[in-house]
Amino acid sequence: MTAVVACAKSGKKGQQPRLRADALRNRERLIAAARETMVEFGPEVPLDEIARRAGVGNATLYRHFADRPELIHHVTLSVMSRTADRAESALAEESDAFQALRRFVHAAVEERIGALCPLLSDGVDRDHPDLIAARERLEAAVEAVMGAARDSGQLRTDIAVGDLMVAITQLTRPLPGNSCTNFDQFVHRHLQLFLDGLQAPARSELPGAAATLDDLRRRS
Amino acid sequence: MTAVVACAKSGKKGQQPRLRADALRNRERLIAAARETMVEFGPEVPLDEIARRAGVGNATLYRHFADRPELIHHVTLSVMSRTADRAESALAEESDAFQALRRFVHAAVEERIGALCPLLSDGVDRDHPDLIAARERLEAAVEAVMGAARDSGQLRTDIAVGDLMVAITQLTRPLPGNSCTNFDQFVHRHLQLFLDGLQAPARSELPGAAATLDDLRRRS
Amino acid sequence: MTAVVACAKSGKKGQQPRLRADALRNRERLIAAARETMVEFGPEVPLDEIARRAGVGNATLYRHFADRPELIHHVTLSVMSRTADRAESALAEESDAFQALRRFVHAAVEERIGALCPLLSDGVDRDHPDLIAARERLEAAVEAVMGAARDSGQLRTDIAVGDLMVAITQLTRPLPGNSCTNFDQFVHRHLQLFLDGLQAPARSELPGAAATLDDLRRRS
Amino acid sequence: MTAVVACAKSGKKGQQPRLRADALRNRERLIAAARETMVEFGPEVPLDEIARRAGVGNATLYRHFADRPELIHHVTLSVMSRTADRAESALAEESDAFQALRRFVHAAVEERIGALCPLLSDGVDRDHPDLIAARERLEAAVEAVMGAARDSGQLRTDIAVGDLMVAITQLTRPLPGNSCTNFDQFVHRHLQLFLDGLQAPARSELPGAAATLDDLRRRS
DNA sequence: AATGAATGAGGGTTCATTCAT
DNA sequence: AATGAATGAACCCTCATTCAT
Repeated sequence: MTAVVACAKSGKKGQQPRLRADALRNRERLIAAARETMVEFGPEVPLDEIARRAGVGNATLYRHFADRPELIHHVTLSVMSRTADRAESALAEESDAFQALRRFVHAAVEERIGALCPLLSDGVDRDHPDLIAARERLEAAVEAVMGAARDSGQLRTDIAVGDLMVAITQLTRPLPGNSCTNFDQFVHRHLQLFLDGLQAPARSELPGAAATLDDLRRRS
Repeated sequence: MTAVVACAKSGKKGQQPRLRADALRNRERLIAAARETMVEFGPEVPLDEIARRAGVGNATLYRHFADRPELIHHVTLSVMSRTADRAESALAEESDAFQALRRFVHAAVEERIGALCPLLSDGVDRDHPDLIAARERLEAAVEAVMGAARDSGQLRTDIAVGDLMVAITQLTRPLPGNSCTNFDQFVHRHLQLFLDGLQAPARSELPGAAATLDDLRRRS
Repeated sequence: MTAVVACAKSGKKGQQPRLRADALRNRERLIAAARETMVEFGPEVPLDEIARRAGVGNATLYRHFADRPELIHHVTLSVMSRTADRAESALAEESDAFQALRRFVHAAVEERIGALCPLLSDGVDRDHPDLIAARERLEAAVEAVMGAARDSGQLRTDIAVGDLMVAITQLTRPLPGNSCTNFDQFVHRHLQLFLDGLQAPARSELPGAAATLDDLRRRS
Repeated sequence: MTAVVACAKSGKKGQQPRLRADALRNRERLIAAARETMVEFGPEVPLDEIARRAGVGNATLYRHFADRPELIHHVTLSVMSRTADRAESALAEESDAFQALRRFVHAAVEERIGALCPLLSDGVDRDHPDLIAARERLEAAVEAVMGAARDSGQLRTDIAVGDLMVAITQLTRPLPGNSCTNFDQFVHRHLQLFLDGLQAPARSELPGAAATLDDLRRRS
């Protein structure tokens, strides 16, 4: 009763060392499971638990990602990409420029961008080409949102993308442990307060200098 | 036989088991080392490393604190107490009420209040009498600062102590790993932006409800 | 160690998680090594030593048995099962009923039934279904031997299975430490003396009440 | 190095350092506490617990006994001495010789002679002069009881003191763990059965050879 | 390619023993 | 002499990673 299933894929031409369909599915499941479990249990969650959530054996995880940093690398790419999507759609779909910024900031919570912070700071290779590309795309998307708000005169002019991203990353970071049931309620309050601080006119003079995402790579 | 039991010391209030001088010194070294290493490496830092930093053997740590939660408990008390000190001196020494608030918020960074966040959420006993007392003292001190600013018409009226404390805790949380050399530079920018958002008049309506520190115990 | 999928295997009764051949071999080696080392060094023998004896890494032991109680549980099952075997073959192969009892008692030494005593009394779950089943099988097998001897008029009538099992367990318990080279020589003498005390007619009146194995679970 | 038994009476002249009265009291408290806690929790009980029970600091224990084996040595002497007392009074106070043996055997339970077994087998120096003396006294006392029973024709002739002592030691050994609430009830049943096996005429031929206490030292 | 199993290194904790008061 | 405190070694157990099926 062992019907031949996947082998019948003749006709597929792979100009690259293409992943088999099931392997690709596993890979994406693993990244999704890693994002969720790291948000839920912290970045130190056992890799076996991630594999279990993804419904694959632990060795399969290692076939796809050599070690934890590499897995984190790909989770980071995933989160950055989805966050850039949010920025783009916020800009496209909101008529008011500052309202687009508000929408983006609150939407970033759902993408668990707060999980990025633990992820970025470990032993990750911050100069990896894919990461640079993802960072540039994210920066461009967020800069577009901020630029529109700035151009409309509603956003103070002494801040840059890095300032915004670090702040919302910090404000949305999950608490260690897992007890944060109603925590999101606070998060949105704090984001709102922070957004109020971003509005023009500036109510105080900021210390330090405006930061881009690229600055974060080197500085923090 | 000159056996005079130590607790029979007269005059002094001896409700404590009377630590020997060197033991007390070790105890305080351990708490300080724990605060610093947890800020630097996260709350999962090996206890052996904390003991090493404190310059004592690992078992000495266990003599003073039965396990990690108990150590965290005492670090939390220490941070809360020192932070309350900061609030009190800010209020006492600044003539302008909102300026006192600004000073307190920026000073809290030095007390590593960001370390409180990981500490509060773990398996700590949030109802411990000492913790309740520390919380009440901290809340009173911060409320005094905020109340003065509110009374002077400079602080928006829709926020409470819990909102402030959680936000600055999150904004000042250290990055995992240890690479955060220039990170403080950003922290003070973000706190400044957040403070600008706190100023009256309120620029937007906040979601959720104002929170006290006691709410945090139950909610988050 | 609960496989979810493997049960779908057809034909064979697959209530077990389907261990791989080498894993099953390791598991049995571990139980054997545990029985021997616990007999030799007592029930507190380091688990690392057991793993070493079994020729596997320490973590392999933990893969199979979550902790010491679980390992002890399985050692107990093993000893009980093998002891029941002894009772059954003694009854089947000896023509004289009391001689069957003698043979069983002396044979139990070789099965290290003395190891059962330390094992039964610790933090083991005495109500585990497997243990109940093993206890019932052992009780039935020993009761068959005793019943035959009783029916033949050679065994005193005021004792039950629990009395016999506890006594031989105690008499055959290994000495702590490891010096018991010639100890078995004494053991067989004492068992013989005890068996003489079991013969009918009873030479004295016994205190207390006859005990089944189930009584031991609750009483001792 | 050891102070001889505490009964350093006047005849012995002070070749020993002459313990102060309170030190002597501590020493005896420690031995008593050790006997009790080892019976209750097994011979591996933490020395700190013994010191706590004795109401002294842990270092005081070490002042009196260099290490665990030395403490065990003295506990053993104590138990042997008290057991010899029991043999002597049984012989003196019972008119029937075999009844004196029964009384001694059941009385030995109260002296926790079963705790001797773990104690004897560890790293104890079995050739220590004090231990030899205690052994000889115990052997003489028990041999007197057995001899009387033998002479009266009620005790089988193929057993010696070692056989009896080992058997009752084993039969009365406490179970590891501490759950043995009603265990004594069984102990007396088994001792009674064993005593029945000791009665003349012998009902079977014993394997091995009769053992003295001195044999145990070398053989087991 | 996928997986269950194996493993060594490392952290948490206890405890026998030594040290300083 | 007595004691509270300190300590390192050893044990239990987990987990990232590798191996064999």
